[in-house]
Amino acid sequence: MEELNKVFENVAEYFSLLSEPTRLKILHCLCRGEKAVNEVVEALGLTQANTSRHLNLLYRAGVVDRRRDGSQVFYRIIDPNFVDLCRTVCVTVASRANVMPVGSESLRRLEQDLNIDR
Amino acid sequence: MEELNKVFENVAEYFSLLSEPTRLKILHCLCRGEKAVNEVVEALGLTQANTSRHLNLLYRAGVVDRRRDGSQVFYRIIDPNFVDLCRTVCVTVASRANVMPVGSESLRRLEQDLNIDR
DNA sequence: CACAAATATTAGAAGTTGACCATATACGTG
DNA sequence: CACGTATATGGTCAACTTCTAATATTTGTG
Repeated sequence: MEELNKVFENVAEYFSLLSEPTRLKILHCLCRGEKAVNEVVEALGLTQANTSRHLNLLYRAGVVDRRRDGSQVFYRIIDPNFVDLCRTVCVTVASRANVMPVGSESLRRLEQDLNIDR
Repeated sequence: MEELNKVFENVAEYFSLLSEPTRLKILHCLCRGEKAVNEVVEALGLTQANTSRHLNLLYRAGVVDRRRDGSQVFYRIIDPNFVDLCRTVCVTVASRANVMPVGSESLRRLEQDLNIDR
């Protein structure tokens, strides 16, 4: 029973990584390939401090990896389950009213980003 | 762009439902079938107020449904994606150190609860 | 209607989190 | 080493979340 509690804590911790719109935007921004921090900042209009914080959080959690090239740091998604998670939740969200309905442009593009076949 | 922002907010909102250990315990408790509030309370050792609040939250989010039978209210999972999400995250968690390693009893039982084949 | 059991709701305290601003660190160039 | 660019971090505040205790609501029974 004690063991299961720890499991739930870890699973909850993982889900909480994906429970922030800003982090989801950042991850979506990284879907097409690795990007430097400043590229993410410019693409999304976030502050540099915020972006760095979120990327660090995702890095420590093992969702993304990073490599330094000169003065820049490039991040990329390495969590093999991230795509599956997003696809599953997108289906859930899509099946509900108004937001990202099935067949909408936003859903289509998101699926494309996530390399969803068909 | 505005549309995508709303999408991320909704997806984040969905993930945040699963980012609480207590809610995960409750959902795990409901995996085997519907249960009344007091049954969940007794099974998990939670307070009645807390359990009711979490169940209401999950109900309003469409993760569980409920039916009244006399003075009791029975809840059951209806979100078809919940199992997939948990399985995916369990794989993620399982692939990391120490907690719920592949082949462990806790993972085995969790998979069984989630009707994972093989 | 009085009362008990089951569930829902409310208000307040404690803890957590994200954004912002300022600053620190790391790297490249001269 | 001085300076500019890129990135990371520390402090603070507001917003949000969870828990608990108390109370309200609903239902069943006499």
